[in-house]
Amino acid sequence: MATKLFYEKGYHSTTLREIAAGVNIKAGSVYNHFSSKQELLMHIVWTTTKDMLDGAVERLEGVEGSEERLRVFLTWHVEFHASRRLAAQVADVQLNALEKENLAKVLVLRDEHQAIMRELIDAGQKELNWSVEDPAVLTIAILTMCTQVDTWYRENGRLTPSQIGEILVNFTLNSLQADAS
Amino acid sequence: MATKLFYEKGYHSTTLREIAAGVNIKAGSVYNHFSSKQELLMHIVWTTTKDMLDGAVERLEGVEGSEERLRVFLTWHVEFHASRRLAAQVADVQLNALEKENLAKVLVLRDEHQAIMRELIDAGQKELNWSVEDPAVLTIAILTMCTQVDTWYRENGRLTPSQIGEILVNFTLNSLQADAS
Amino acid sequence: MATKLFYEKGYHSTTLREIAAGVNIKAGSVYNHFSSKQELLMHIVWTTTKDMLDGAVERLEGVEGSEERLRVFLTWHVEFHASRRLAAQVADVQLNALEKENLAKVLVLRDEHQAIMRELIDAGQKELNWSVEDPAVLTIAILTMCTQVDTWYRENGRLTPSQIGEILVNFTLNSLQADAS
Amino acid sequence: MATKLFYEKGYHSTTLREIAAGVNIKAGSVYNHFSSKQELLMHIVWTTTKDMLDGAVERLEGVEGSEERLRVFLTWHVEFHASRRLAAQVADVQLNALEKENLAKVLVLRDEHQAIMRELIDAGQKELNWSVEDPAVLTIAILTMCTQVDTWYRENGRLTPSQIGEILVNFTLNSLQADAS
DNA sequence: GATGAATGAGGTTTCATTCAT
DNA sequence: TATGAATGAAACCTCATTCAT
Repeated sequence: MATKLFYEKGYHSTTLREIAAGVNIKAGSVYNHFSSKQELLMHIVWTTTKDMLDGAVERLEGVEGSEERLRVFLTWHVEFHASRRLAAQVADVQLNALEKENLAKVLVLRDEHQAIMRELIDAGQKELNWSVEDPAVLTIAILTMCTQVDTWYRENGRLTPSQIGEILVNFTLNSLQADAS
Repeated sequence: MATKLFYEKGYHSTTLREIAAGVNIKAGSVYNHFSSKQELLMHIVWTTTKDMLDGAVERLEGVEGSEERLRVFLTWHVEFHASRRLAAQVADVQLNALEKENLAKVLVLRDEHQAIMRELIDAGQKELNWSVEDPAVLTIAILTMCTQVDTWYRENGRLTPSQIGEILVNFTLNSLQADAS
Repeated sequence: MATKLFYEKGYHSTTLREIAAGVNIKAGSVYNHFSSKQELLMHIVWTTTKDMLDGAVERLEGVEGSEERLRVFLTWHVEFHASRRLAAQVADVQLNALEKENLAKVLVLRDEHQAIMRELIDAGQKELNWSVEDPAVLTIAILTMCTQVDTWYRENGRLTPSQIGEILVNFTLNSLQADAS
Repeated sequence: MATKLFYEKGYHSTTLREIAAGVNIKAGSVYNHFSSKQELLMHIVWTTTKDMLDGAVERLEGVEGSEERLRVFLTWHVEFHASRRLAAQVADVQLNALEKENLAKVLVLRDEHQAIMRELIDAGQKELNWSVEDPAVLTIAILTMCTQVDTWYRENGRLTPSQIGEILVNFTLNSLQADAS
């Protein structure tokens, strides 16, 4: 509920009263469960980011081959951001509403995640001679492209998360595997 | 100044006193220039979005050939979001702080802009047999990838806006021109 | 525990949760022992004030002679405020946190106590020709001087309560017995 | 007005709304003049304590002779606490409502003041052979006796501040000058 | 006797906005 | 144009108290 409200109105525009009303209690009662509005946000951002990271790591386990590994990684990324788009977007956009210390903790997770993507790119370049003009830029570009799915995906839309994932992965691999000759 | 503050802290967390202090006047005096904080935001979002759209249209004028047209369009898009990243990000992220009517007006511009991108994709597919698995998805995916540059570009970074533009355009065209056989 | 907290932070700044935590229960459980925070304060103030008064009366029983009676009375007063300084100060300073009716009850005790002191002064003046410029003023002045010991006495200080008592009693009697000629 | 309320109800029981109502403005408007309730308290405590100290120093200037110097010092002390009893009591009793840093600053002034009193006692003992059983104890005892006048003095009472001052000074000197033989 | 969760009242503070000067 | 003071609405949060378990 807080997730939905933070998504719809942003952290600062969402009031404790609204959050409380959403679960049929009064504002003060929220404090029996969370010690502050900030902690509530942190809880959402943290668990979401952690799930995203853990899910990626888990899915990569035992997978061999640069192409398959990137495919698995990005597919998960897209599906995650589509199927949990509310929380995912909160974890993305409301980052700047986190207090400094909380932000720092979350950024550690995000850096870790991005590092994995970078390794996948580097590995493909080395192993399969992928066409990678600038690994740093492409790492973040591809990642944000997939992340942004949480921005425009709609539950009752034409495509499923998994279909969207496939489209984006194919688009990406098409480019990476392009003949650089 | 307001742009910088909205970028750093978000609309709702930025106070008129801060904005005023940034230009060495007092809060009340802001009202000699803008009739409300909301109007200030709208001014930023509107002019930024309009510049982005107008710039794209202008640069496409007289340009022929699907590849070159897409190249021109995306290059502008990236360069714009890099070199004006503060305003661009405000125009993007603070959209949800706009009041309904203001939001509607801005969305018209954004839709118009996105429609151009869609036409470029469709044209290339028809004219050059681009590999476009799903034009709707790729339209928005490529666009957001380029837009998100305003998220990670840094003025004193390794690459110039124009270099980044080239990398992303090449990445995109590599994929679109991939042999679908 | 409540006494210590009221002493350290004052009645209004002490929360029931803190009081409860001090005796390893939760806030709600306090109500199994006291019916309200106010009653808790009243209990402390009342018993402390009563002990002070009763102690004085008790020690005066059977004592003869104005000088000895004043000596006994003040000695007790100082020792009481030194050795029970926390409670004594709460009973003094937190008076204004008592609800009207409770306050009234306590003031009865305090008036009674002060009346005894006044009688001792008057008796000495009549009997021993003490130098008493203004009995009302000296009554309260001497009393507050001794009461304030609860303000600065420290358990591990240089002097014992009884030593301090003697110093103050001597100081007082020195003045009262001064030659007024 | 704040002084009166802090005096009557204590810092924590006085609300901003009450303070504001006392000067016919709304609660929020108070913040145009003070940045917090705490600052308001600090202002009162600080200026009051400073006035007390400065007044003492000023009145001692050029005065010769231990007896006269003590007389001048204590007279000022009593008159100050009688005539400004509200503020004086706030500066005394509400000390524990000050935040740590503010408290520390005020204690510096108070220590300075007490040091002067101590010097006066020591000087009289040395110069005039005053009967001082324990200078440390008597310093604080006499001082608190005079300070506590702010507790019981009433504007429309029987005696003026100056009359009370004389009574207490005489009482004190009577004792100090008592024949120790 | 103890507890966790709920509540309602209220507190301090923030802030966009107004307006007389 | 600029300002300082005022305001009203609302925000987050605290807390004594209640009560079902």
